[in-house]
Amino acid sequence: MAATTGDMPTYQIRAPTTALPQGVVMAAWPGSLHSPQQPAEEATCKRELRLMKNREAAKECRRRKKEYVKCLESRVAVLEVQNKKLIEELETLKDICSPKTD
DNA sequence: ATGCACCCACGTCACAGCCG
DNA sequence: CGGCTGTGACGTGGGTGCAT
Repeated sequence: MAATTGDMPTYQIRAPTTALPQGVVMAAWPGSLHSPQQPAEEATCKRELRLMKNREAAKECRRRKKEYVKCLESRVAVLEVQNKKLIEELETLKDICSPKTD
């Protein structure tokens, strides 16, 4: 289904583990202070934290992917110019080397 | 003005792979 | 092995251009 292995795009560059994005505040809540009461609340809190981190991860992932695609597009442009030049050069050489039929 | 098709950015879920 | 992270897939909402 999703995420076929062995075909990881090159834009996937492991960044050094950064802290939470700006404006994101880690919720310090009583349940996390080694008192296992309110397990449901802890689960909710964990889930929200996970969603928040995943939201940011998805944004960053898309940003990197866009950058990667841009990079590929500009590379295509460069190669197209290069290819055109080589074709022109080849035509010129053909003209020079081919015997005149007249 | 409105309905429609298309695009884009987003949030979420599911999964793969990595790391302690 | 369990938790964490990155990413593909999917659904959704807002913006835009176009035909009617």
